[in-house]
Amino acid sequence: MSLRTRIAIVEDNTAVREGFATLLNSIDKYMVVGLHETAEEAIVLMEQENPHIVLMDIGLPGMNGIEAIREMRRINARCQFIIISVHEDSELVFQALCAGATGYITKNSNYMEILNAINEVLSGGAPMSTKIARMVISSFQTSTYTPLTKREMEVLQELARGKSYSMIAKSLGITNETSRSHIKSIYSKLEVNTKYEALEKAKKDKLI
Amino acid sequence: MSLRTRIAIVEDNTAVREGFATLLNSIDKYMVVGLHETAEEAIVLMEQENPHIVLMDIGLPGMNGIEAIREMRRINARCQFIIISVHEDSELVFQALCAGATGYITKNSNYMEILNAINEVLSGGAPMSTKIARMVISSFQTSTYTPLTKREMEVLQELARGKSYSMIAKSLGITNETSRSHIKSIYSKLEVNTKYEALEKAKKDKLI
DNA sequence: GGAACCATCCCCCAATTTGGAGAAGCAGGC
DNA sequence: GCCTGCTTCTCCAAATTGGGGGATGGTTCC
Repeated sequence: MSLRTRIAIVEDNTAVREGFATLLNSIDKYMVVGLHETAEEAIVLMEQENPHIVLMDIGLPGMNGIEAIREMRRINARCQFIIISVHEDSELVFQALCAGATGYITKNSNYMEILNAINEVLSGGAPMSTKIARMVISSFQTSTYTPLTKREMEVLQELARGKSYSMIAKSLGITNETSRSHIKSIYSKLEVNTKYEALEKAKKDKLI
Repeated sequence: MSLRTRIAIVEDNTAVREGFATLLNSIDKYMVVGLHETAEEAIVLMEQENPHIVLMDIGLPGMNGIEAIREMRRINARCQFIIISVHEDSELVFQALCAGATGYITKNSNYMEILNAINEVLSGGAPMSTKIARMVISSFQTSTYTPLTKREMEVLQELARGKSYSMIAKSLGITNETSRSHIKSIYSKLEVNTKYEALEKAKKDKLI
């Protein structure tokens, strides 16, 4: 049946790997097309196995799962990755999502949880705990506190997009000199001396 | 009991508003401190009511819920916002999360779902459907395809952080001329002529 | 072996940007 | 009224930028 969902598993723990494989193979619509102990092995066979979904352990010997996802996404952009993590809510899971994973399950997930995660990914969802979801949205929510004025914040935002002072002046409807003046005021308040430093500080303080 | 969680509700539909209030007031650890039909009203009373959590409708008459969250976060940065949305998975919910909401429920959620959402927010989670979660992570995942070489991508990433060509040269361990050479090549491939245009194009194409 | 990239470096030039220092007009707060 | 802070503007010297070239090794592919 070519309609089966092709699944590859990358997991160094044999019990977990075989357990997942047995479960998935017992279900008609799934087909395990690859079982790998290392990321390196999975990468070379990626093209040949052509999985729709890869269950990827993060803590692998050699190349870790995060770097592996980056590599494998380059080989097949349509493939989707589900993290297999030991810890429920780790920073690593968050990093894996940034690298291109679309969800995750834990090693001791029960059958239903595993199958649910796969089904949700297939139907366009991204299964994750609410704690992970919070980490994700926190990462792009900005702070409410700022030492800068409203105008300076506007200038800073334009600066962050890579605009020069004259482009900022044009978009804000002020003269070049004024936009430069705001920039200098920003530097002073953020205690920096260059554009790069200002942007680094602003990102660190979640102003942008 | 000052230990009760103070909750404000902003919702123009009377039935929904009163229904939520009745439910929450029936529970000992919650206390409804504000019931508002409009965002404007909620904003002026924000400081006085001092809620821990605000249940915020998105589709309000006058100021919408998204703008309201932005305003109210400025008044009380510690307050947390839960969206009340009609549609399960809309673009608006995503925008609200960007504006600072930490989760959402639907108008026809049952009691358990509402209480679960509040509890999860209080315990550091961000309740949302897996579809919304997918929208969120998709927004910061980058494309796997790029017309640029590996080195050019590195240069582009540094450029995006606001570095000058000499700073890029230093961090990549090459001469200024080489980094400028890469930049020129990037411009040529992206068909642009300035740093700003290159960054716009790169963002649009999800290269960065 | 040759073609086609890639990454690295070098030169020249003019226009623009940048950072630093200083200052004027205008509002709001006490 | 005075002071502070915000927005606005001016001059200068140094650095960056974008646009022309061109050169060297190193691949990878045919």
